[in-house]
Amino acid sequence: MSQRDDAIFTERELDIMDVLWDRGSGTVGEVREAIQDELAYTTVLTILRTLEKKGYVGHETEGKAHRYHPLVERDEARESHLRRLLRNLFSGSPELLLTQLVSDRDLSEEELRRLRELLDRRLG
Amino acid sequence: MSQRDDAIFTERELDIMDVLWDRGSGTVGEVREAIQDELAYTTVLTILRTLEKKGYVGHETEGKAHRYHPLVERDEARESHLRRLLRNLFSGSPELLLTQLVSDRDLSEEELRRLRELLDRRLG
DNA sequence: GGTGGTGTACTATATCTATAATACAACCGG
DNA sequence: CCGGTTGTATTATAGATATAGTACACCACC
Repeated sequence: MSQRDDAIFTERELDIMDVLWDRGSGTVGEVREAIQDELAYTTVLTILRTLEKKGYVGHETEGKAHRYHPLVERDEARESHLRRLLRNLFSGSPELLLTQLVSDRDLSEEELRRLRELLDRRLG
Repeated sequence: MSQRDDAIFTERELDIMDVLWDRGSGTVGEVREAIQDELAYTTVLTILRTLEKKGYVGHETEGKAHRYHPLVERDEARESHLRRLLRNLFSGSPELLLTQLVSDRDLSEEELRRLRELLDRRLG
């Protein structure tokens, strides 16, 4: 029941994973306090437990509480989500995606320059 | 019931929108034939109807059939999904996203060059 | 030694997604 | 004129998602 091949999350799950990634770990109470929206304690617990069932987080007992920690890296999630977007909407073409990323949008020339520099560095 | 503010689709919905975007419009039967997976006629119909309820497609009667057509552009969907990804996983930072896009991935130097050129053109 | 706080486990509900069976209308070809 | 084809409408089911109530355990403190 702990099999996982691709780190894809729902928005709510991401809210919670973000907390764990930022802090390294967290109890239900800690996570609950850290996220923006006001959720019931049991709601956060439930989501953490489904995340655990899916193999994305683990926990160890700490006193009477459970301390949850991520089992996947944030980068792994970024990669999974990006790959899925690429495949689903951009025919797998990074160019199409980059085009969309810089199209009209409120990217300053400054920002565009930084993006180009990033590629320059990548190209050595 | 036809209000829509953001063009976000599920994977199945995207399969169908892709057909409509590619061909301009389609009847249930046409869409069904065009998509990869074998789905029951009624399955395609149901999805088209929920897409219509959400305001993403419209239809007019053609003979006894309904001809569906997109009410949102493919670019609009790309933009919505990309924006959501950016916000949800990349702290809204295009640089982080570009970094992930070119990181390790099997991008050839050729591809990287094309990406840089794209930015060059964008920068005028 | 009972009460409140903190915690987990279990259970429940509403909604959405994915898929499809069933039922029925209408046209067209022989 | 009748049966197959093509189509829509209606209804159903299973699973996922989002949210939370209820029940119960335990410790700490007055």
